[in-house]
Amino acid sequence: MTEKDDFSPQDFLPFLLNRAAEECSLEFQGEYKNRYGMLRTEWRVLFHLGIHGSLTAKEIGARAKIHKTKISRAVAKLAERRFVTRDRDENDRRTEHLALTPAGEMAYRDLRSVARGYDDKLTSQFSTDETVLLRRLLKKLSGIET
Amino acid sequence: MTEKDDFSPQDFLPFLLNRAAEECSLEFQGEYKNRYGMLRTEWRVLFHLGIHGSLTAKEIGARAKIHKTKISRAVAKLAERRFVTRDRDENDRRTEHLALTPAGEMAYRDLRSVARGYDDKLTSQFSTDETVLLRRLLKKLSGIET
DNA sequence: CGATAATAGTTGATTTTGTAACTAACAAGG
DNA sequence: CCTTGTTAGTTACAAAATCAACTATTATCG
Repeated sequence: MTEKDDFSPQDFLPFLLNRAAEECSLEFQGEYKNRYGMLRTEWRVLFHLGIHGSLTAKEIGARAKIHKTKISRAVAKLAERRFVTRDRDENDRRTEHLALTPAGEMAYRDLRSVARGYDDKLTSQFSTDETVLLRRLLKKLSGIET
Repeated sequence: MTEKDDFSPQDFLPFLLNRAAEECSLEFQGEYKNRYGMLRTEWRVLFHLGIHGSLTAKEIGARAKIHKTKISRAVAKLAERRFVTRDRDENDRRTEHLALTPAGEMAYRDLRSVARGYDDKLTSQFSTDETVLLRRLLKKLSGIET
């Protein structure tokens, strides 16, 4: 039995997170969709490779919390479009090291600058302190210490 | 050419939001899935009806930012399982007033108490001020003024 | 060594979603 | 009333996500 009754689903954190994520992602989705015909997962993979350089599919999945089948299919498409290269590891030939091609790098840089502008637009409605705190709390919620 | 380069892509808000939302939703998803075989949208519809009493499909969509086709299908399933009733409005027979049945009310109460516990667990890693601010910022991002 | 388990990644079948076209009911202007 | 337009909600079909089973490779341990 729960005593207090001041809990509203409007305040339920997973709900608020999903709604905000959906709202913020949908608008930006047009950028990579219209410019490069990419799906969200493909953009996310590109994004992570742009940030970290070479990564394996597993590492991307861990960082971004994306399921491996989604990554597998996204990587297949990105490789087909010559945005990423796949290099088998010589010591463990199950894993592949993914990296951006020059074309992938260009797409990444292009989209990153758009992302920066969009991020600025989103955070402009908050104070600097609020923005810093928001990012910190979101990182904590996703259980990743950057 | 971009001048300043102090934008860390790993701070990109849509990315942080998606990752946190995914992390926080997956664990809770088991509750409504295992207990009631519900999909996420069905659970959200149930919750909004639990809080606000009678609502139309359109109203739920506006509050939760869920597309009308998803709501239509969720309501169909909830009605089939006798969790909600659908009453045609006499003045405008296009719209239906949805409400919980006693069974729906029970499921709602049950899940709400679990949700509250999960929410407590999530927010326990923050101070009260941080939690309040987090919810406020997330609401603002999703474009809904409480 | 050799059997068994574990891991990286892929593929196929099923489920869920998204887009667009649709029905049915109402509204407004002529 | 009667055309045209709008709104609430549904449905058909295509796109994508999910889950489970699969291949290929490496690790473990008797």
